[in-house]
Amino acid sequence: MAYDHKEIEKKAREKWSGLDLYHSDLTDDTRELYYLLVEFPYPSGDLHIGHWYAFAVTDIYARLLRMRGKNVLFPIGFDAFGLPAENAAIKHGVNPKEWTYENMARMREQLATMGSSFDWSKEVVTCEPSYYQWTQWLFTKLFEHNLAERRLAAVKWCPKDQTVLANEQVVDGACERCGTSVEEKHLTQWFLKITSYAERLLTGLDTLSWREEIKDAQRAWIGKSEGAKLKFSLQFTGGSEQEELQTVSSNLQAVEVFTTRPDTVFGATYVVLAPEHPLVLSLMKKVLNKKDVKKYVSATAKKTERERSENKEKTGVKMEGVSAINPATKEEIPIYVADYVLGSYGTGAVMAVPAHDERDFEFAKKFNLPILETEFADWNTIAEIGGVKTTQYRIRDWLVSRQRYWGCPIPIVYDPEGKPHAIPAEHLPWLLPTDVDFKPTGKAPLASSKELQERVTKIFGEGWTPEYDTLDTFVDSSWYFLRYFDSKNAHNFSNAELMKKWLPINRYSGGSEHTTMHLLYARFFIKVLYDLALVPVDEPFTERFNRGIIMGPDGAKMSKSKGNVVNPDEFVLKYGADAVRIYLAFIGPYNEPRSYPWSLEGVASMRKFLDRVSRLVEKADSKAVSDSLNQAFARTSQKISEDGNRFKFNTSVAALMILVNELEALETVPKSALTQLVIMLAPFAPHLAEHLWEKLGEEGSVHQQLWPVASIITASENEVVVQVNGKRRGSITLTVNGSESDALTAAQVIPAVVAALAGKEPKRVVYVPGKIINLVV
RNA sequence: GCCGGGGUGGCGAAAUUGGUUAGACGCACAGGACUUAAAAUCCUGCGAGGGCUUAAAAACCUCAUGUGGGUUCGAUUCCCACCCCCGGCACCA
Repeated sequence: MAYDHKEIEKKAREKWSGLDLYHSDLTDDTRELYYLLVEFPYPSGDLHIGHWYAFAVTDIYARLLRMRGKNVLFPIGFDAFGLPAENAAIKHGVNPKEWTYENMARMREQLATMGSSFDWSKEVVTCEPSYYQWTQWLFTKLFEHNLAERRLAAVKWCPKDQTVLANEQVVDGACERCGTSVEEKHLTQWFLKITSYAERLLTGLDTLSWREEIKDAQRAWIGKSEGAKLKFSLQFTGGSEQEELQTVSSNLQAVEVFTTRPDTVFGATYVVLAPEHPLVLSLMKKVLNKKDVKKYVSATAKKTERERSENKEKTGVKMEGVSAINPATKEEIPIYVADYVLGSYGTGAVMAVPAHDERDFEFAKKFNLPILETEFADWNTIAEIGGVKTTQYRIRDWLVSRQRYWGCPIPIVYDPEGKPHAIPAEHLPWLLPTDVDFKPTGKAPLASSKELQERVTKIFGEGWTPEYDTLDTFVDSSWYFLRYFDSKNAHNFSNAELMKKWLPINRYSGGSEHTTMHLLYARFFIKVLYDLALVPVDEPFTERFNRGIIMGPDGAKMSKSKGNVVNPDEFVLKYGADAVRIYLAFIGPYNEPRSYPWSLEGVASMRKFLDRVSRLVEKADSKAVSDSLNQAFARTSQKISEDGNRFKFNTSVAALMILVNELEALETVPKSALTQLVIMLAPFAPHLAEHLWEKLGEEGSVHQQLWPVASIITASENEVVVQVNGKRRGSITLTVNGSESDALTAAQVIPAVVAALAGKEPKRVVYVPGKIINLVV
């Protein structure tokens, strides 16, 4: 008979909360400590199948670890600030806070129904003042140490979300959230100086046992190139004003370029400036074809990033009346403005070497510029002509200002001169005002708050003004895993003693979309806090696993428009949470970011398996467990332990199935064997295991039991396969240290071997003890 | 284009310090038992081809881990070349 999942699941959960089973005492270091972290969810409303995959499968590992006697920290919280709440607020006329808190309440319940073993006593919620007080405090630390800076810069702007974005949030020239093509704007914004940590973010990767593809993606994002900066002096060949102007502007003497190939400087036959290079503007008064240059520059400015990179056909315009001197050849060479050079990388100017660079070659062909095969310069020569070794990084500083409402207020005020000051700790949390109109207009919603201005005036005086922008939510999530140690602490962001005991985090499980966002930001944050002696480690995550994605039953990515969205609740209702959990574990390896189609029959079959286990328990007898059965259990328990360490739960489930198949073949099963089986089932199907535990008359909770570690008896004899010319012809049983001649003697009497040898003597014998003997004729 | 990871039955996948018969475990499918019937459950089969015929079965044989080569007594595993898929980066000088 099938078990009643609704009833037993409810009952099991009540039992667990009664026993307070999943509360971990962080001060208890008599057991080995293990910090298992999974990315906390955004409170979007309903738990979708992706959440199940993220939390239910990681939960299996948390349970395995506890059963192995470890003190496991497995916490959860909500990444609760962010745009969707605000958009929902605008759409439905509700308050973003209400929307968020309602969703969190629902999600807490749903997370419980999955049988998860999170320690809720340590929950963090990033939109609560008791949390964001410390986000703000950390921001002021960065500000004090000159790692948070307000400056004018070319920034990415999402016209739909009406806010600026960090580079990491622009994917293929479009807003990562809404897919709208981003525009470039020049705005004064807050940046965190992640570029100062570029080298350490890079070298730190070498110390981590992460999968190569995750590290490589970060390396590519950081994008280190080594080369040199070189100065090309400017020369003016234009009109009569030349002399006068040259004396006036001393900054117009040279243009600096960055190149990874300074050795090719002899072949530099022209110089290219990016259209946004500041020199373009300052040279304008000397350029003879001002109109053409201006036209080109403004045409480029109108293009979105995507449009600019889509058109690979080289364009540009020569600056007439100005030229540069190649420092190596002393030749006078032309200067072009062309959009194939980017203002945001290097010095925004390049020396063009058409003989060595494909892009320069194309441009030179189009504009009939000389292509010079050259001699190469050595470093002495490069140094003589003023070359300076330089390392460039592709990564940009992290833009954290957002012109939106539902975020952590930036803890800054401006004095009457407009100079920014950190808000002193005693005024934190710097509360998010509520008297605002949060419709996005491109202006920060906080600017509409009377209360905020009054607060500033009251505390700081007349003429002082608040910062109106809020922080990127990725700032909130860059340190949340530190707060779990002491989430209620009103005096400190975390607990120094516990951080020392528990950091770094043993394993962090999450989605691959965060490889070059959250994962990079969090590493940066921890390095900064380490330098400020606020945390004891400078890498937060020892191991990282990116999980895969669950696709629709048709194998395509789930989407409402395709109508292939799977709702986990349906399946939980029909088959129970345990069946859904075990199905997600079985679907494929969890240690690689592959994608797996959801199979309706697959979930049903897992329920059948669980029913079989539950029927098996009816067959209990009081006999002793046979040696061979003991061995089967030992193999299974060892296999599951090993697979768990690698996050390969698919083969763990298979091992359980094999064991169950074996037990089913018996008339009756020793009760103690069933007890062991139920213990091993517990991490995968926690509710059913609890139910069967009681049914077997056992005391306490199955989740308080230790993982069975029977040792596998090494056999004294093993089977050795006999091959003739690499083909299996039979097998022999030999003692473990049987010699080659023993093996050969035994092999040569097997009829099939005799037949295959056909009277010939083996030319060669390959003997691998315990495995194989191959006779080659 | 560059970097990384992959390509195994109808499907999800097992097995790689080279070693037994590739495809564990499960899904789907087919046949059977039980049942008045169905559901549920249980049993059997299930890479391809040959053997093979009127039909069925077995022994046995050949081929088969993207394609083509190579190394080796032995290759899904190692090497070379190519094709395809996924992810990252990309006019980054």
